[in-house]
Amino acid sequence: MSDTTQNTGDERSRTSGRVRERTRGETSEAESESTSERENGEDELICPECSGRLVTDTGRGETVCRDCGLVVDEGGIDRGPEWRAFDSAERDRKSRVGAPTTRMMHDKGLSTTIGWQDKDAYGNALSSRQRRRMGRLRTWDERFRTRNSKERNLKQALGEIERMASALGLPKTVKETASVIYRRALSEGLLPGRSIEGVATAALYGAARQAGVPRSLDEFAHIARVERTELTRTYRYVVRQLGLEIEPADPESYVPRFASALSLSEETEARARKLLRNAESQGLHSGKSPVGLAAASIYAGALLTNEGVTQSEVSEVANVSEVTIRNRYHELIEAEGDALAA
DNA sequence: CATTCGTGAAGACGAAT
DNA sequence: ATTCGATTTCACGAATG
Repeated sequence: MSDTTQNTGDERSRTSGRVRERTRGETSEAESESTSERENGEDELICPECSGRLVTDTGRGETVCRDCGLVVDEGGIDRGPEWRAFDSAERDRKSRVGAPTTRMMHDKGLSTTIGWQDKDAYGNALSSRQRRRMGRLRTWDERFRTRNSKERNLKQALGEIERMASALGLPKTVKETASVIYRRALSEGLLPGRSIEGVATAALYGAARQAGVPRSLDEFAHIARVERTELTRTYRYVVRQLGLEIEPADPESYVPRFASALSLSEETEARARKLLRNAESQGLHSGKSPVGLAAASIYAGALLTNEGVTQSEVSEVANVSEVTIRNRYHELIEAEGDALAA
């Protein structure tokens, strides 16, 4: 999959204050458990605190220790557009579709380009037959690129996806998945009767969840140009029609973000994860909001390590009510007690 | 005094009819 | 499209430290 965002030199270097150290000698344990990792092995770093493996989470732009949860480097992402004026930007957007990637071209350089000169790759003039042939190709190329309503539709949607992904700090892979989903929705004729923005938002929301870097509906509702209700309605519809298999969001994937936001210790974070795993093993997760569960685990974890965090603080960063935190938190503690008894 | 806890009414959502 | 069940939220007052 050719990726155009690389064209621009891919932002600027991200190696500000980062600990960069390859671990080549000790492949033994890295190999054994890295099956769950993403495609290529990428750079593996070592945690300065506990010597555990660091995982670079491009979703949140953090480099986090897998074992102790230490956030080594954060904020290394998203030099994307800051112009996310979504209120009155109807007209604006049109002219800035290609935004941060290659704004020179309306299609971000994704399509083929046929040169206007009647020369071949070596600069030699073309024969007349070739010239006529090229002329026909150009005509069709032009038609395909600009006269095709679906293509225009897609252009707008991809611009929208790009914009939101930047605002939410979502990685390229998610953007790509989102555009694949959108294309499928388009080709299956799901668009009529629905707004482009709505479907684009739904596609991105689904892609983020599929990739395991979920953003809550609240976060989407803030930056999206569609109402929350339309987003959920469209999302459900798209998921159903395309038969997408998306698992419920894993509460654990919210934990590092919340812990960082509250500047809690790695230990607290580790405890929170543990509580969640245990609760899950007892089937406590079913039907509950993952965000609420994550928030409660953070609160409970902080309590166990005597770090001062109030329910209202947690509820603030997690956008979950205190009541929900209370309820989940009791359940978590109870589940933990049962686990110890057994 | 701030925080936590428990409660009932009310809204929102998904599933089923 | 409506109804039903479960969950979450809001608002309040009480208890706790």
